[in-house]
Amino acid sequence: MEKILGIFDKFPFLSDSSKTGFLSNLEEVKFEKGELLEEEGKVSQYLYYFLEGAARSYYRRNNRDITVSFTLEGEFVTAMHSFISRKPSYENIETLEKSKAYRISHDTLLNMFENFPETERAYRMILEEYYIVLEEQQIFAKFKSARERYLELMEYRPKVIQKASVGHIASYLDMSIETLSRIRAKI
Amino acid sequence: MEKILGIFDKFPFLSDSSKTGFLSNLEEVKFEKGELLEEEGKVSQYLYYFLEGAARSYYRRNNRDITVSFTLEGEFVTAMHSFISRKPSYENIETLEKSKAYRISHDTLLNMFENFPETERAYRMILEEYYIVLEEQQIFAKFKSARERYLELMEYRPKVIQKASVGHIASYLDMSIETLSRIRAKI
DNA sequence: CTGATTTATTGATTTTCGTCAATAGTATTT
DNA sequence: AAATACTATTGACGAAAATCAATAAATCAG
Repeated sequence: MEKILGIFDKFPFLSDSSKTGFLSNLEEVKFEKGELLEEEGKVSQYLYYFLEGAARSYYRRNNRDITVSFTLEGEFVTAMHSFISRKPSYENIETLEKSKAYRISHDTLLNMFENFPETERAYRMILEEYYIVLEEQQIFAKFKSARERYLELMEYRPKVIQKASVGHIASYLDMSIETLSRIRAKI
Repeated sequence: MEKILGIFDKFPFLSDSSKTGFLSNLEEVKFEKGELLEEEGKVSQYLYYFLEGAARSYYRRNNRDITVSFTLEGEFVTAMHSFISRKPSYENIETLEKSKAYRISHDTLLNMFENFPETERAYRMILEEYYIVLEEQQIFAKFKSARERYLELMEYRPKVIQKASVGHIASYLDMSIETLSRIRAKI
């Protein structure tokens, strides 16, 4: 069974037939820097698995971009809210650099659930992880000062700091660009 | 099939045998006001469905209680982070009043998934709803002033305001008790 | 019912961080 | 390489809400 990609690492219970079935339904896609994978107003069609590159998810409010997450290699991403609810997304997902990913459409995923019930479990686990990340983020943000939030990001996801702009990081950490700039000045 | 309880309302795809199997694995439990259903430091064992009463989920930080959610009749609740990860919970769940609930243990739930694969889908949907609520909460919190957050709670979940104390509501809305008190003074 | 303890209100002060504004630095285009 | 347009830094100021502190009201225990 495929080894090159870590995509099944977290789903050891999947049978070979499920894996094969799953892989045959994946589509490999490449993106240049700044391309939109998912767009607000449209129902999110795909679940992505990043092989190379990076992306950010963001939405717009008061003419401003609010970054809600960054996706790096080896991670799944979609506009989960829309992907789940089948309602129009308020999120955009754009690549921060040239990227390569696998993707599977929502329809295909539902078919997979019918043909290979184990895959529903794998999806459930992706959802669980998504949930946990969101919950940790929420708690993490609640008690930390702007400075502490930045230091934690540096500690746990330094690659994000390398790949994203000050503006993206600031909105992700829920502070103004100026505040972030001042924090960086006196690390 | 049972009609009294709305527990299956959102899962119309469940077969009668799944429903019967599920119901036979539910345990009915009653609580007085202030009882702990789940406790920090312990792995969350149960998923609850509230028939009557209300509860709040909270964790402790800096000697303070931070309320993360309220559960009313007809809603599911657990310390989801722990229930998912099987790691010790940092959340507590306590009843706000005399309550009645169904509950199912994590082990039983996993067995159900084996015997009635459809139930895994129902669980997935509970998880999805949990996720969506959390995400909406996060965005909701980000752009609203203290006053607006309170007004929205009044609009969408007025029962919470009736049943919870000012302290609980304030921490849930991420503001000080004093601020909430002042907001209430001049509605 | 009464005293004690917890919960809520109101006022004064402080702090953190956002906004506005000017400047500097980096990229991108021609 | 010069011109233009983003992106980042730094300073001055102000606003929202936190903290500290003192009462007041409500709840609970005996």
